[in-house]
Amino acid sequence: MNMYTPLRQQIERFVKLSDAEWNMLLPHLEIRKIRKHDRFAEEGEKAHEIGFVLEGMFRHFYIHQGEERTTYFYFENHFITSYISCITGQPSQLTIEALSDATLIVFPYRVLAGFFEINLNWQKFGRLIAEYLAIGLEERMVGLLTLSPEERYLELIQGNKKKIIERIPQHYIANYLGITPVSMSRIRNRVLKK
Amino acid sequence: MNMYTPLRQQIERFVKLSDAEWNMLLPHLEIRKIRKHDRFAEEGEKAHEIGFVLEGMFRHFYIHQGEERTTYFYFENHFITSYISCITGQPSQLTIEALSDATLIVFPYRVLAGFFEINLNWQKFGRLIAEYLAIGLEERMVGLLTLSPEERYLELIQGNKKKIIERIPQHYIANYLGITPVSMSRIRNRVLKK
DNA sequence: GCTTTTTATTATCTTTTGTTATCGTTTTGA
DNA sequence: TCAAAACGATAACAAAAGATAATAAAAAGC
Repeated sequence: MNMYTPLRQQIERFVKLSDAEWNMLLPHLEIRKIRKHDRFAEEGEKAHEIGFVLEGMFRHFYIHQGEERTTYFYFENHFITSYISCITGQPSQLTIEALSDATLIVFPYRVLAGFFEINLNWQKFGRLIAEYLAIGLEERMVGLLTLSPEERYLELIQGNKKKIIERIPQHYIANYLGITPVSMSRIRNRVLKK
Repeated sequence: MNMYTPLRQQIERFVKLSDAEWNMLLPHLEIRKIRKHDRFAEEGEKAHEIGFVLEGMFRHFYIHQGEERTTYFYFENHFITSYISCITGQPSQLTIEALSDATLIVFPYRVLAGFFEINLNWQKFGRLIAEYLAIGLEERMVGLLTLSPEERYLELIQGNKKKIIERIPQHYIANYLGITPVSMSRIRNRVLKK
């Protein structure tokens, strides 16, 4: 049991790794401390690193007409990266910012990409991660298309996303639900009275 | 050049296949004709097939409070399947319906899944397909979260999704944009006057 | 500990959207 | 070919959301 154990455990929720396979990655890992408000990825810059959150939390946001629109949150034991920038090589559209002081395990995407090409098991990990992402995005999209803002709020407070409600400032959550902070406050008020 | 060539070409936009690799798949392919309004996948049933559209078009929809909500369209040279049902093994949440008479190449998902486990190149194909999906879903989600319905409509008619506007009934497009058909009609009217 | 900044609520006003219904037009299928 | 169904535009009204501003409470930073 060391600093890196949570990362291995998380990877092994997707594929079992032999010690040899794990040792391929180990030398490339780095522990990085990040202060609140610091950024892990920046809009306009190519992302080339993957982070794994040991402590702390993050949000990611897009900039639309000069305004930040927060669309996702990350907590302990999750990966953070501008995934699309990594896989396409294009500049990132999104910025990832620490919402608290945080500790990450960091490694370069190109190391992982290298493993993909030579090892079936790592390639499979790449597939399963992408599938995991796609499933999450699909669910999210369907919610946005088929539920009203109030229904989305109710789903959030009743569902398995408790961490978000408990730990994230409300105006960011409003963004996440696709509404304004004022509107969210009204919805809370409405829901309370029922 | 035969019936199956478009499928091979499409796969090879993701990974180059040796003839040997292509021949792994070939014996499992089937040509299937589908009539307008027929279904390729059905809500509540486990999906186990992947289709590739040779001719025709499809929509997929979810059922929310008894109403169909169309969220995506498929045209020639695209894959259709309840992807999430295939990879999770859970019953499909969505239904795929032909919007015109159509011709498909069909093969079982389990065949592909078998290839994943024994061939690095096919495994890579699986990863790249999932990544492709994730990128599309992410773009879509960001549009829903950051653009107004009118902006989404403008993006649709100006962007590279011309096929949708040209070939799909308007009330389905309204669903796709996350608004009601009536609201979409108003937006069209507003946009026209500018 | 105290000031500044951030955050959430509330009120007002305007705009947009949803709902329902009506009415031509087009498409479909028997 | 002809009746039925599907489709799109529009109107009227209600409900909800956006924009803005004022205020209060909480958190952050020095």
